[in-house]
Amino acid sequence: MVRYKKSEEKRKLLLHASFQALSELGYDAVTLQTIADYAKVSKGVVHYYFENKEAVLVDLLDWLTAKIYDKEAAAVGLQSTARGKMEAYIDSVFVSPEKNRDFYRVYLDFLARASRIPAYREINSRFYANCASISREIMELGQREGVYDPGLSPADTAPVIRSIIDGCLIQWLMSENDELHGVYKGRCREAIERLLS
Amino acid sequence: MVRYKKSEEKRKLLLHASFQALSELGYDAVTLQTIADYAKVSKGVVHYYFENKEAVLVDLLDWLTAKIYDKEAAAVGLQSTARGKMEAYIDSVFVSPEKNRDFYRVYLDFLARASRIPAYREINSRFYANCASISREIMELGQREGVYDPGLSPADTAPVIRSIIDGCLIQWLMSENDELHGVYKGRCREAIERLLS
Amino acid sequence: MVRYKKSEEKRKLLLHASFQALSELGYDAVTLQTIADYAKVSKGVVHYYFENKEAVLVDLLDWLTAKIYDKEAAAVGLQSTARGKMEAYIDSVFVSPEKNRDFYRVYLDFLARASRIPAYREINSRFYANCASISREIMELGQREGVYDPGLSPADTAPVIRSIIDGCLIQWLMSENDELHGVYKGRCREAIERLLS
Amino acid sequence: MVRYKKSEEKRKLLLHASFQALSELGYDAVTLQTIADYAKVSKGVVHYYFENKEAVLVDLLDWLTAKIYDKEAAAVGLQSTARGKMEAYIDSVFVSPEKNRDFYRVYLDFLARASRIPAYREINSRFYANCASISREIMELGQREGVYDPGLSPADTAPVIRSIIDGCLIQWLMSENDELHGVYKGRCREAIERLLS
DNA sequence: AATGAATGAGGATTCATTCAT
DNA sequence: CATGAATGAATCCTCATTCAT
Repeated sequence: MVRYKKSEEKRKLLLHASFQALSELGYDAVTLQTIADYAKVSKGVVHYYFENKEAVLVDLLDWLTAKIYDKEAAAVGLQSTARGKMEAYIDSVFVSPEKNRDFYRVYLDFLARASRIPAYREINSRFYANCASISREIMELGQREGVYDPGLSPADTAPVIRSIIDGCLIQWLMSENDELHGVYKGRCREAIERLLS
Repeated sequence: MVRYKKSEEKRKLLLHASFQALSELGYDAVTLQTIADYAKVSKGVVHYYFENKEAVLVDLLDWLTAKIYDKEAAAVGLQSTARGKMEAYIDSVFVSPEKNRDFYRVYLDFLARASRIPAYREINSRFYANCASISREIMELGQREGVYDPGLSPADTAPVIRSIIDGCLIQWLMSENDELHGVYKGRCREAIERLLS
Repeated sequence: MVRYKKSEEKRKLLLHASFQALSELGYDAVTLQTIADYAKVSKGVVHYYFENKEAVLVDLLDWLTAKIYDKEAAAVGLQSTARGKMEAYIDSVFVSPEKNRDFYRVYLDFLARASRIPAYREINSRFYANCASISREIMELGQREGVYDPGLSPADTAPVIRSIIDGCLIQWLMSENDELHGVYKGRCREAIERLLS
Repeated sequence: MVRYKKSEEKRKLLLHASFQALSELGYDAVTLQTIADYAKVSKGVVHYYFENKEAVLVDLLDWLTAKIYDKEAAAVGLQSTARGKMEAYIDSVFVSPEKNRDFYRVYLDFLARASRIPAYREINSRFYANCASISREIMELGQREGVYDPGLSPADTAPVIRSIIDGCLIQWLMSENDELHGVYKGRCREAIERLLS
């Protein structure tokens, strides 16, 4: 039991180090040595905990998207109205320039490979589905509340909400301008609001 | 050292081969040998026409985004009403599953690296600016025509339109489902229509 | 990135292999593969112990000139009179046709590049300074003993002694004639003797 | 006839360009393209006038050493006394920091390879023999004049004179200090004078 | 458990040489 | 005569992976 826990802890440590390495150096530049360095362990350890490099990355993407989803779901859960939930959702997505940059840099790296690496694609599909379920529930609530257009199909509209979010954050990321973070957040919120009303 | 005015034709040929290679195999898997193979020339030729691998890729992104923008601008130019132009814009973006897959796979590969490779970022910024100018002009026309909400700021809204397009097409690409192409196109058009009206 | 304290022994082994390879094949023909082959290790090992090819060569020159100087200094130290020391110095320089050929072939290769590669030049300067200090001390002793011309400036004359040695050994090397080794040694000794007396 | 002359002229042009390229960039860095660039001709031309790269370099060494020898012999020929001739010889060797640097850089590059490339070695042997004949004749004259030690064997001593010259100039070259040029010249002259007297 | 030494496949790049025009 | 496009061998270097300790 203790051993398993210790193991799990170290895996988390390695995943965290991988995330840091990836966000700082980029997917292409990260080697197993880099990850070992960031984790302050020897190169052998990485292979001890993971089958190979791809396994590290697959686990990282899994862990990362799950963490993001959990945060979003938790934030939304704290609110009771549709608009409050949507506000909380967007707030939890647009956390801060630093965190968004770190995550989206890494996420884009995975996304770019997802069309060729099934494992990535599958994890991302789960992430998309999770994100869509958040939006869908908010929409359904909003329709019951009468604040959102009842003619919209939640199942069809929910994915678009994530598209807008991702599209805006990618565009912001490319701007390399922290001050535009708030601007893009506002544009995103506005667009979603107009879409749903 | 580019010493002579190398045949533009051959450069185009090599860029086209690079595009094919990238869209089929992905950025990571493409070597100069691959590109040479796709172009049916020897490895040395690529180095004869381009300083190095990065130069090939930079030129490819440049060529690619310029081509896409030109097509979009041309399509929009054929219409006279705002709604007609927007329709044409979206039609020219959502051309076909095959072409969108080819382009977005490659484009995502560049986008993922753009936050670390200034040359990519710069080219993409130009592309974003060009796309935004298309949307902005359509919006301004639509506002004059009275079909779009006059309270919207074209400068602020135009980038969001591209965000929605990119967000939707990335999401569609991840679905690996050609039949959803039309669905995403419809969702995208709808979202943009609701945003502007 | 030298990451760990790599075994000094293995480094020495690789340097020795490099020296053998260089003296047999010449600077131009030596590749990292060659060095690995001579050391009977895989190609990667060389890169594991040295940053890059230049680092191997720089270290080799350093190691080589230091070794030569140590031998010369040790030989001179065993004698007590100026003439005895000078004799020992020349003997330790003109060891044998084989060893002189091996060393001077390699040394000339470095010398030829030293005017363009600062690292080589610096190491050679140190070597020159060390050699000059040997001659200078012998001269000063000889002047005190009254066997060398007291009117000569040791600081000015010491470098010339090494010039004569190097000049003679290079000329001998070009003769490709082992039997002339003794002849050149005699000429060199004679010239130095006449210079100092 | 005219064609031959034109041919010879172009060869000289190419050799001169090669010398410039070698002295500026070093043997290792000079490619046929470099030579073509320095000669302001196309790469193909070099192959038109020379069998291959080595042929260019062999011819260059030949041309270069012959030119140097001719200059030295001519300078010596203008003087009538042994000491005057020796002075003229040394003056013509130690021309100027710039010219000595240019020549010795290139010459050392060839010397370093001469122990492995027979063609270079052979040319250098001829050069050595020529230089030795100059010294020998001066010595013989000096012995007849009674200014040089009659006990010395000109055949044995002449090579040492070149050794001292080369040794001093190589050492000076390594110093990278133009102001030491005169110092080394003085040391060299002094050493030769003491050797012969 | 952990280390880090060793391997070797793979890729970017350089350049002498060939050859069609 | 001259050009420069094309070739492909050769080399340095990186890095995932293996394995003895």
